[in-house]
Amino acid sequence: MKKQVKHVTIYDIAEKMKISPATVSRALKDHYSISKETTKAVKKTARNMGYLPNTLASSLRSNKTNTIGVLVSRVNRPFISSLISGIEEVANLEGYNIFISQSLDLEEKEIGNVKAMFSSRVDGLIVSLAMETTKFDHFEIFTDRNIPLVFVDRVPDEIEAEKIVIDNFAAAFEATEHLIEQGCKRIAHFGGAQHINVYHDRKKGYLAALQKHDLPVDEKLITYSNLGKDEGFSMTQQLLELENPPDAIFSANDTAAISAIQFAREKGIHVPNELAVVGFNDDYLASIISPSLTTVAHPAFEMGKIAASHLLEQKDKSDLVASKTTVLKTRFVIRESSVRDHR
Amino acid sequence: MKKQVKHVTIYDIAEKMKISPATVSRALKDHYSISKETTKAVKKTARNMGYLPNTLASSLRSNKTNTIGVLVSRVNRPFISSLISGIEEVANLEGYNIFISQSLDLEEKEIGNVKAMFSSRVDGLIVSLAMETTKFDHFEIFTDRNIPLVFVDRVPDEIEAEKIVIDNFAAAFEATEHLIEQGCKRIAHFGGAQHINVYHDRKKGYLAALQKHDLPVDEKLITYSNLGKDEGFSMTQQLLELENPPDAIFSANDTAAISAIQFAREKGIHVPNELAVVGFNDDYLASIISPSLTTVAHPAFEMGKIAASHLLEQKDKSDLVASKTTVLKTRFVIRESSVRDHR
DNA sequence: ATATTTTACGCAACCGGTTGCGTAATAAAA
DNA sequence: TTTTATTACGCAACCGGTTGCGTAAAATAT
Repeated sequence: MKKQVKHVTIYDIAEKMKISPATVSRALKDHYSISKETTKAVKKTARNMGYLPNTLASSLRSNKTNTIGVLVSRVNRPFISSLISGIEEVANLEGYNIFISQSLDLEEKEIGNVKAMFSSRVDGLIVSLAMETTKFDHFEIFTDRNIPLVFVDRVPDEIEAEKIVIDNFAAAFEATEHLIEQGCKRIAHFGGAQHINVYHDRKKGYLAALQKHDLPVDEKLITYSNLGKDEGFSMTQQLLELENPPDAIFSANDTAAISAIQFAREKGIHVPNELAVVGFNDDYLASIISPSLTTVAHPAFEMGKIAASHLLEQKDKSDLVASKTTVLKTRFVIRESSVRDHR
Repeated sequence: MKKQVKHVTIYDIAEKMKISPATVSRALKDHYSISKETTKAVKKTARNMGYLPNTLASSLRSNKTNTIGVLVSRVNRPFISSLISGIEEVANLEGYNIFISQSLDLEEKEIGNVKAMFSSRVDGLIVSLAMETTKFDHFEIFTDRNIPLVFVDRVPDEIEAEKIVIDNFAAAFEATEHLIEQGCKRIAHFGGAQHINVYHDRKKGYLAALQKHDLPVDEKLITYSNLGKDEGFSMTQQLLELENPPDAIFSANDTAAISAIQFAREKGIHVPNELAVVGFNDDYLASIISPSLTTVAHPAFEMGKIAASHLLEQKDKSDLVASKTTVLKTRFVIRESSVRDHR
């Protein structure tokens, strides 16, 4: 039978040393009013007894958990996992842990998760909105109490809070213009849910580029979906079956763009000469696939780092309502999928 | 100036309703000893007042956090993020949240994280070991107290605890044998850190297959690294510069295998005819790259689900020391990178 | 009508740290 | 030597729920 070890508390230490728990608590925190000898002795005893602090008790009293909540759609997406990695790096450096939940792009789950985060008394929350989300009052729990709240990438216009985004309009404009410069005349667009800022802006950028170059907008060339792998296939198929099919696709993400390339490859349609493709995100895949994918490099990792550091800064100037929007630079990466042979 | 909302507690509810906090607490939990009318009234008042429970207080008293700790090397790796996704799915279904930290493959960080997890009083811990880890006594915090502990994938032999793994030996054996059947005579191996069970077993399987088919083992064809993208390139280069280069590579992960394919492509070396390649994991990339990568499909998501559900099961039969090892099936996926033309 | 059981709730201790305030002991100043 | 300042620590309340135990009131049994 295994020995059952009990939790060691500061009371146990205090009893053994014949001092008060208050002194133990202060000594462990290097409080100035405790002599160096006592402090040293306490720490030594604590170590010997295998003491480990109970974060719950500490957090309950001090109302501080040293935890940052992170609320994303799903963790196993390249963009999200890089984002999280960036958050974790900064958080950890500052002595914070992160608490993750997934909304699975469902508004209801997002609402529940926000409440759970609050109940766990996270010191701040970083959110990338669920696809489904159209209302935002569930975030008032945080804003009403001035608990730091930072939105990243998929951000709401409706809330006054700190936001970290990229210039989706400009990036989409550049991407589309690039296709036009390659000689493409009928450029399709794979769009995401239009109530989400990122997808809305990308479509706007796409439209603006067409307009600038006097290309007609054909609504039949614009499709909407949640841009998954399967959707990429079916949208491509649907477009190529049109009596007047597109000669290029600007996809609002890489996943769907890559499906398009794969579909074309299977059908023997040449990319980029018959169908040029540009994606968005620069997932690791983009450089691997053949032909490699022209795309917009999205600084996911950096975005995470900035979100975390801005969030931690907010805690200092707590009375000020932070509602700054930080726009990060994207990088347009031209690869094989969009550069046509000049025949 | 924004209104500063205070936290509503059960005391606030009790005061407003002129009842005791104990009754409020019980009513909110549907305790049998509280009348239905009171329960209903309390819940209604709680809702109106915007009450949200303080998990810290509850957890402190009840010694239960409804949180599962997850300790991995890094979240932004395909295998890991799928694993986490699986864990999250089961955990969430059972009303648990997950608390994630990264060891970044450093033993020291892993030790710190284990302590932090304990201090946070997670109800259980799921661990995939850091590359660096060679000692394991930091896990005694959990085992000594019979707190559920489950290791996944990279597991220690030295600890008696529940483990979820795949049969790395068999999978590697099958992969290597497949290469032999394709007519490969000089098969190289990209190995990981050999004190980690998964990499050790994969190498063993590789060696066993060679031996079965009376192929000589050439130590020069076996390289060790942490199997990153860059390492994949340099190892491939190094191997191909040998006076007697290999005609195949069995890599212990996909990342390095894909680098090998890319390197070969750049150098004009035909895959698979001049160099056959087999990877391990079946990352999403594997099916995308051209030539597509033959690999071992690793059930990461399912592994996460099983780890979480086994962990939650442990909590019931708490006196029993669970030390079962569950071996999941892998699936050998044959694609283009290993199937030679029969010339 | 009296005794017994059931129902519905309150009291107060508890979980394990944290912290404002008070004070004895020692040191420095007058 | 007396007064004041400093040092080092203890007391006890507190954070916000949870829970064992006790009990008045209502319901049921005798």
